[in-house]
Amino acid sequence: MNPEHVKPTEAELEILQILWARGACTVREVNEQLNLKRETGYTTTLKMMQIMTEKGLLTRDESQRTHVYRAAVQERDMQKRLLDKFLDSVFKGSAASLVMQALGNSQTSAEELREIRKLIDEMEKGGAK
Amino acid sequence: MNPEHVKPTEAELEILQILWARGACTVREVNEQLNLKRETGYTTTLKMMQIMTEKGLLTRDESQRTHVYRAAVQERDMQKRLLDKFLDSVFKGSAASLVMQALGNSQTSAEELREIRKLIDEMEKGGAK
DNA sequence: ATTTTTCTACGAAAATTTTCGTACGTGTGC
DNA sequence: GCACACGTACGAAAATTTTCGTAGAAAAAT
Repeated sequence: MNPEHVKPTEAELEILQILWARGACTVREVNEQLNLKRETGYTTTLKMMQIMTEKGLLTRDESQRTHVYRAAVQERDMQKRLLDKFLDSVFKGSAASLVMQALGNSQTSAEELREIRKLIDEMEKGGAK
Repeated sequence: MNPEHVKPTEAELEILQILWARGACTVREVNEQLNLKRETGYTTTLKMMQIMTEKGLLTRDESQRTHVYRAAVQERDMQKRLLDKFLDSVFKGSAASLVMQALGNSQTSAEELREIRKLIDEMEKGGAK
């Protein structure tokens, strides 16, 4: 299945996060990471990862008895896809409004603020209308 | 039920959006709005709104035969709550990274960019560390 | 070599979310 | 009055997501 338009469920997203952070993993590694947050049976994790592989969200190397899994989608791409959806469904598509709230809520470091400002400078120069 | 920590499902969020945009509504009005996007049976919408009322997401005025519903949570509050969750699960809590992507993807007007810059100015003055 | 552990496969139960059929009461027009 | 449109209530089917038990093969330990 083409993963480009598959929306991961919440449980699937947690697994993707682990794989993005750690690279290739076995089911056992992923399961252990999941268990840091909450109790999850081994076969539950296994089944999830098998389903995700069918959906095209993961790939796996079966050359060894213990299969090794990888995310089949880039973190950035998935973030963009989910952000678009979130923006639509929660902020009616208004990025500015989302950005204002995100900045307002969180304590963002001065360093990060500078970077964001730089991006805005470039966008204004580049020519938003 | 206390609505403060209830996470709406996707279908519930769509209904909240309609009520936030239009204020008090009957089931029929909401159903008509939903049908602009996709076919939805009347009793389906009714049931959803009844469930949401039980959860505390909506309130209703039953003084007339045709009940009138309102959102029981403020749009802002819900946005904040969902944004926090989204930030955590998709951007590992990094607001800056979310903001950069949100700005990068969308075409935001010069007007909006100015507002965001103003907010950043205030935050820097206010003293982010 | 036998037991124990570790792994995958798979079906199905459990939990959650969404949809809808049916019943039944009330108002409206004829 | 009677028929018909329109409303709520409610249970349960359908669809989706998550969890897990069991079986059986392969590796490791004893």
